[in-house]
Amino acid sequence: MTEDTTARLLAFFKALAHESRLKLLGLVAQREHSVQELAAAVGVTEPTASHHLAMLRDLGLVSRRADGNTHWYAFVPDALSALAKQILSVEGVKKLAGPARPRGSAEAVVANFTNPDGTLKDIPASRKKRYAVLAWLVRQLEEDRRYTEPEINAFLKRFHWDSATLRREFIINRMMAREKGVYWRLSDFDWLSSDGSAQTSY
Amino acid sequence: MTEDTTARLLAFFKALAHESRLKLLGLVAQREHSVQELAAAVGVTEPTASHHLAMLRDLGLVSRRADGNTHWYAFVPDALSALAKQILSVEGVKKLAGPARPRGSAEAVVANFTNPDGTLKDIPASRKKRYAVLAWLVRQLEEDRRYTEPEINAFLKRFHWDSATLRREFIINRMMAREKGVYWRLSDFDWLSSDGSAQTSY
DNA sequence: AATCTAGTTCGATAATTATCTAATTAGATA
DNA sequence: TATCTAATTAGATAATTATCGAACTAGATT
Repeated sequence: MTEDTTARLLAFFKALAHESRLKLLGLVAQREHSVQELAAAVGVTEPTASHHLAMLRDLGLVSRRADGNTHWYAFVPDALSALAKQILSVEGVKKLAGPARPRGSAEAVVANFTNPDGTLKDIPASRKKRYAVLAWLVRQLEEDRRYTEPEINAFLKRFHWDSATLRREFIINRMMAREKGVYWRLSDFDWLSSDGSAQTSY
Repeated sequence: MTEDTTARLLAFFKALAHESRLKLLGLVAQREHSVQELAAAVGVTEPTASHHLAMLRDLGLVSRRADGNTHWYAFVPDALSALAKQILSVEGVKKLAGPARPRGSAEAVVANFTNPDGTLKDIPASRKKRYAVLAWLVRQLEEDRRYTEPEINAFLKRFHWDSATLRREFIINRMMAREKGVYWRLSDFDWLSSDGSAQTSY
């Protein structure tokens, strides 16, 4: 339900983000119209109007009724008003950020150990929590790139003064590899399995 | 104000018709965020996030506050709620069809003489009203195309049984020209001046 | 049955929009 | 002053979306 909300809302906004479709909606809100009428009024060909109307219909914004081989389209207010109600509430808007973080997941741990500006409050003492924070950190490095040790340090200092510890932890946890002073990030597959909660990055 | 409404609404829907921007809005609705945070959270580069944020800011959906050279973005509910209120009312949606018809204009005349299905109730007796209806009709013909007399008749029969009268009126009013049984539409410029109300076609 | 009409679906092209890297600006810090 | 950092702007390319003509479907008309 939570994730579906954003996707559905996005579909609505995409449907409405086009001048022709807004006009079509306005026209059918006044009275029923045939495809020919609508195409002429909006200034597009019939196939194009048909295409837009199909889109609006998929979302339940308009209805269609056939009489002979003329199709009459009409406005259905319900879907739009549901949308209006969601964006009217701040709580509704907050949901747009994405799926709410499941309790106890790696992301919740990271949230607890980071300041609003994205820096680390502490390096977690518990192995599991430290692992989650390290995973979050290492994901901010590029995958197929080689880093010098000063580069890694500079990167880590943006999060915490003790870059040496963090750098060492990366190696211990097989999140990064080192050879002749050059570091690179290892693929998630190499280490994700050892932690319980698989998670997608975004 | 009337025409501006649709354009503004369209701009809002376009702004919201993108997954990254919806997420950005959701994030800033939770608390202030810097561009770096937002870019990381949404999974785009900083310039891209900046670009999206500028778009949202142009529409008054978010605000920006500088602290040092960090920019903090926050959600501004007003614009969204105004939008929600408009699409919540059917009257608000009707306006999307385009500029409201000014009273006494040619379009109001046409509305009075047409049935819901687009056919003509009558051919207006008064010269001015007849003129308005004819103009509406002739605009539904293609501009740079030649029609045979049967084609014109077929077209007119979709609106009224008396195609012969309508066809003759087109010629009288210099809306169409005829030569050797071939008809074609004349440019608006050739005849619009004789009527009072200039109007854009759409 | 053959034809006509309104609408839809398909496939290719055109137009728009998003995205990145590179360059630039402005504030903070050494 | 020189350098660093966060953000923005510019310019080029990639991805998405709109649009049309052509082909097709189904209902109505001859």
